[in-house]
Amino acid sequence: MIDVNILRKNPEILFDSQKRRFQSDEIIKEAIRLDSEWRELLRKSNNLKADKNKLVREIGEIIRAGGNSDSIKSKASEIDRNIGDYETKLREIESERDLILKKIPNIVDPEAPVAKDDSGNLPIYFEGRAKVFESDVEGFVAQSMGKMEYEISRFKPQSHVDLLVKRNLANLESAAMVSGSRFYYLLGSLVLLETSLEHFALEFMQKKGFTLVEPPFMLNKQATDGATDFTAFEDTLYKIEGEDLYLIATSEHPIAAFHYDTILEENQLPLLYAGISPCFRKEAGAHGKDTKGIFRVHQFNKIEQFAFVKPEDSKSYHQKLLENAKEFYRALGIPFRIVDIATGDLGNVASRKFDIEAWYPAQAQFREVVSASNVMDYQARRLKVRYRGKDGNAYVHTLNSTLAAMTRTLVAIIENNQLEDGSIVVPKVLRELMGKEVI
RNA sequence: GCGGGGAUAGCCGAGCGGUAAGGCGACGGCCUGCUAAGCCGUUUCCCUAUGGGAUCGGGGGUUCGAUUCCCCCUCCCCGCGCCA
Repeated sequence: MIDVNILRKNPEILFDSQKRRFQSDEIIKEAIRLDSEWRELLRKSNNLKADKNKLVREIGEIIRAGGNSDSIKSKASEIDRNIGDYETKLREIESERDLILKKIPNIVDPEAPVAKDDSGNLPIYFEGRAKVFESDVEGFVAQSMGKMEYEISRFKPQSHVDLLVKRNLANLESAAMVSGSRFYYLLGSLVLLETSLEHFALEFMQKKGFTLVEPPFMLNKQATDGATDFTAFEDTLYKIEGEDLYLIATSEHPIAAFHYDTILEENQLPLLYAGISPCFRKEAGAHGKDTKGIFRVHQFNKIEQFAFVKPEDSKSYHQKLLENAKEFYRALGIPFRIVDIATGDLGNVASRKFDIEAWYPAQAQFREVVSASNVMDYQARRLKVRYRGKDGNAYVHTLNSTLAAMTRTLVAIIENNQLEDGSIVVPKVLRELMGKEVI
């Protein structure tokens, strides 16, 4: 949620932000209208309450002195009825205002590239040595802007789907039968590769000073709505029938809600967490996209970075989270590029976002594996997470970043490390945990 | 799931129909060679703000007035039951 004081005192900031997002400013105008109506009603209602409180105190004194207070009592009752009318109207306008206030997108960072959609996302960094099949070279050079090393693959890389099914490391047909499309059974050594990857990732984060956390995998509506915009997110969430519970789409949400309605001490900050959890997503509206394999699925495990920091530190922690993710993919030996996400593609919550996109040789494409967002105070205001600063209480800033989403990272390892015979080389850093060098 | 006991400010904790004691911590100030002690103030949210309103787990009710009485819900503690 944005700061309502900006709406009152500097609405031009919001109009400007909406323009840079290529979004309508109707929502800002509507919010201003509802807010001023609300304040007018509140003023009237508070004045009546002041009158009534005065009378009630008088009644107390009369009764203590042993006098008769009947006439003044009826006067108080009459004011009470009046207050009731105003309160009803006030609550109506208030909920209308709050609903729209929560829908106003976060203010975009002035440094984010301005464009109306993802075609304006800006590749800004390249690392690693990619394996590219000869017919894909042209596309690779374009996507890497000629700034990335590569070597020609001597064979046509197989897609992870073919590879996994042939090697019996996954069964997608059975999963489709018992659960539906976009589910999977992982089998054999691939399971060990996943758990090794998780273990490595958790150890990595702990060494970086992050507190490891396994959060609840379900949240109630209130917490979900605090962590994200519920009305916008509802379609992606699985609801538990007959309960006020939703399966989480990412551990970002339960971790964000961890300090719900809390005033932290300044010396507690920064609070750094690394979450591990399964993520459940309906992927509605993704029909036809990545339908094969385990790249886009309804359920996957993910290690997530999350930070609560002082406002002045959020920019530098945004870089730190991104740096951690870079170091992680470097350690795994996966070639990648970093993309600065355009204003029109940010989503409502982020003020600035960087994605890490790994190179997938079989798809001959860079695809998202990490998304690192600076949310500023947008989430903290919804969740009422504050800290006691020198000049009074202030909202903290929150940041989140993937470290590794298992399915996508596994696919990246499989596609990049495959040999001509379909075996998969285990990344060096996982060999000791795995107990083998090749699957 | 059943029975009993609870939830009060950042934390602890009194009040149990007349409008939130006290303590601790934190912050600011005074005092002081320094530190400590002591003293004063601040310490939740909202409002067009030397003022006013709201707030005692949440929601409803009774009353001129509810932290206090009644109803519903949530969570925590103790016992019993069930259980991977």
